[in-house]
Amino acid sequence: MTSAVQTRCALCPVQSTSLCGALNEETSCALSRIAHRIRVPAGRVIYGGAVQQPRSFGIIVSGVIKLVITKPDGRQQIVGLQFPSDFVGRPLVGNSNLSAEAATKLDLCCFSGRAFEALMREHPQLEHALLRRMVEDLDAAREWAFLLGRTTAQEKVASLLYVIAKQMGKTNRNLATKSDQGFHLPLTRMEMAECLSLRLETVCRQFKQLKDQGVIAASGRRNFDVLDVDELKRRAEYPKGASECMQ
Amino acid sequence: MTSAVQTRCALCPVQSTSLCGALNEETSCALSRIAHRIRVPAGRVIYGGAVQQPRSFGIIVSGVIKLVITKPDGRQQIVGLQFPSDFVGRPLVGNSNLSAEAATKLDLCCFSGRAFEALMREHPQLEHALLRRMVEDLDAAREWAFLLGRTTAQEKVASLLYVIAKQMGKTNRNLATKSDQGFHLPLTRMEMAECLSLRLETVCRQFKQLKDQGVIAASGRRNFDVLDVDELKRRAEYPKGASECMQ
DNA sequence: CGACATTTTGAGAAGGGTCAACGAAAGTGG
DNA sequence: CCACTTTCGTTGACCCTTCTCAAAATGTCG
Repeated sequence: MTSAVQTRCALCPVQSTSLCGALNEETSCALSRIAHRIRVPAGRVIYGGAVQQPRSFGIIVSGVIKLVITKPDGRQQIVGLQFPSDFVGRPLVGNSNLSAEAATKLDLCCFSGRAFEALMREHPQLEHALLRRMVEDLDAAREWAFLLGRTTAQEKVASLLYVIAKQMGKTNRNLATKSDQGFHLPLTRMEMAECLSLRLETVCRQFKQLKDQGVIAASGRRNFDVLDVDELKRRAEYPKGASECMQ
Repeated sequence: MTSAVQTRCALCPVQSTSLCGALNEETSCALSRIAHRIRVPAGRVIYGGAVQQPRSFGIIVSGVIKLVITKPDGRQQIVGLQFPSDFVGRPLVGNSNLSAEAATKLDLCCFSGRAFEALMREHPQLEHALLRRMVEDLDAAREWAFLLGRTTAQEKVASLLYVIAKQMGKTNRNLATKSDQGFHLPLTRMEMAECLSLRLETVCRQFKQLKDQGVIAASGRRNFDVLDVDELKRRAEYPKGASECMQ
């Protein structure tokens, strides 16, 4: 009975932290039976956009997805990033102007929409786990709104780098034990700007400032290293020298 | 069997559009048995904040709730509004720095957390309906992020008024058949500013501009009327004269 | 009616946007 | 492997929207 899980999922790096990890043997076994791994090149649209692919769902095994809202007049805003172990897809509801795009090349653990939805009906536990994820995503989306609304450019860039470092650190090695090899930025400057509702020139300037002040180091275009985690976190959370506001 | 629904919920103005409306007789009946109506004065914190009340859930029957994120340094951002028929509460997950406050006095249809969660386990359909709501809320939260990130002050104020007019129109009369009595603003200028990530002076100026240009009319501090729905909608969606950007 | 919070209006400052030019990688084809 | 093209990133100068601070006006509620 557990053979499917053992053979196909035992090696999966995100098994324990993803949706599957919250399921009992039987349900996760059933899920593993309808799962198949796919690789997706960077830039590919996963869902949304013009094309109405047949609905399907997935879990990120490796790579980063950006969630972007596009309006008819062309304005875009990235309203979230998804990292390994995150659930991908919008179950139960129709299309919106949200789309998901591969920011990097991806490994996805995929489920056909039909099979997955059938499985949800059979296994309320799956739906339960999904509900929990969606509520967590909801919190994350609102934090993102806060970031867009109430922070300075400096804080925005610091926050984004902090989030990325934390997430990439999770999959590579522990951020606390300062990785000395640095992180690969999954986003271009332009994409960072679209995340933070800034212009890419502004992202550049803030990035440079963090570099000049010794908080981060950068090598090449898309690599950075966190020299002072605490300082980065501080800048992510409190604009300027607002330390006196704390109690 | 249906008596509980008939006696207690038949008169409920939001029955059909709320969570209950998505349930079958049996489940909605069971839900109605654990429901109780409460009135909440404006300003009351529904959940979150310092106090850790026992968890409970609810459905808004009348009134408006604001969802606000508060950071340790005192910065606040309203990240969503909830209107009649919306589900209130964060099932399954622990506390975050999100809190819900009554923007106006409320009528809530309340469920104790324990009873509601027990009911969810017994009736997967309830969990299913809730999942759908949460995914919709997730979309709404991301649209809110877009609003904060990619719009001008003018567009922000217009969007907020448009949303409010649509929602209040729903409960009063149809917005399409221009209400001539106007809408009651559930928010102060300050709260509008907190919604839109603007200063209240900026909200004022944009409000005045919409008034001067004949899009809306205002009488008293907290009443407004939509004179030109289409123009308001246009301003909510496209900043300045960006009409040529459309195709 | 009067005290008070809320709203409105004004003038000046500033953070980030805009435009433009330059530099540095990364891909491409010979 | 090198010249070429193209994309991406960096830097500078200037400008505009929105913020900030201040004061006056208007509703609102006891």
